[in-house]
Amino acid sequence: MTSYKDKKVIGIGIVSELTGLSERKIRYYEERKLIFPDRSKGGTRKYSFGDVERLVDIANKIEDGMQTFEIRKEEMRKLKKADVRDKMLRGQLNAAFKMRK
Amino acid sequence: MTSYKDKKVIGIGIVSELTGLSERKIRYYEERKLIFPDRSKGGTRKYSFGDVERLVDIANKIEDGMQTFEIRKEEMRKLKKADVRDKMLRGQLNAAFKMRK
DNA sequence: CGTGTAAGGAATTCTGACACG
DNA sequence: CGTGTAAGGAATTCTGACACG
Repeated sequence: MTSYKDKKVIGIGIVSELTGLSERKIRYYEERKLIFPDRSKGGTRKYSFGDVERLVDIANKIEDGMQTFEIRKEEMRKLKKADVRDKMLRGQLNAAFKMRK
Repeated sequence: MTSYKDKKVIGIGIVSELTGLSERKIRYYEERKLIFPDRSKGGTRKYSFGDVERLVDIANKIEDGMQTFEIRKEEMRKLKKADVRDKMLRGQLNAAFKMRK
């Protein structure tokens, strides 16, 4: 369920290396609500491999001239779709479950 | 090929949290050649999720009274087996390749 | 708007050593 | 042998601000 891909364990320095993005950019995308790292007790940011992928994605869109708020909107649309998918799936499961009785 | 599991990107603090082992222990197992983290430019250790699993494994064996040099021997035996497996596999592939001609 | 940078401080990690056993 | 700890320093990261545009 929670695979390595989603464990928030990577520091910003390594994320910077992995993505090629400056730490400044990475922090800025967080400020713009595009990425949501965890924090250690001390306050240092921790990212997952999934975050690293998302960051590369974000960087590509910005390079294509998209603005952060547009990217955020797009992400929210995706989340909504995922929500809908989840709801539909749950609906189907419920239906199937009822039929079993 | 190189999946998330083998990317050395996790600091020792997080590894300590993930494994429940003290940093002292983690460093000591390295000293005893049981684990091989990468190093950042600055010299800080970086571990993979595979390393985290190995550390838990090592800790269990030590808890069972095994000594570090025994664990190391065991690991080397495994590596040798893997080597043999690799060699055999390569041998079979070679044989199959020859037959195709 | 998105990003670089210098600034000062705080959190993280490193090594070598002493301790116990 | 395996592990804890205090010590001092170095590497890493943090925030808020100024700059450019």
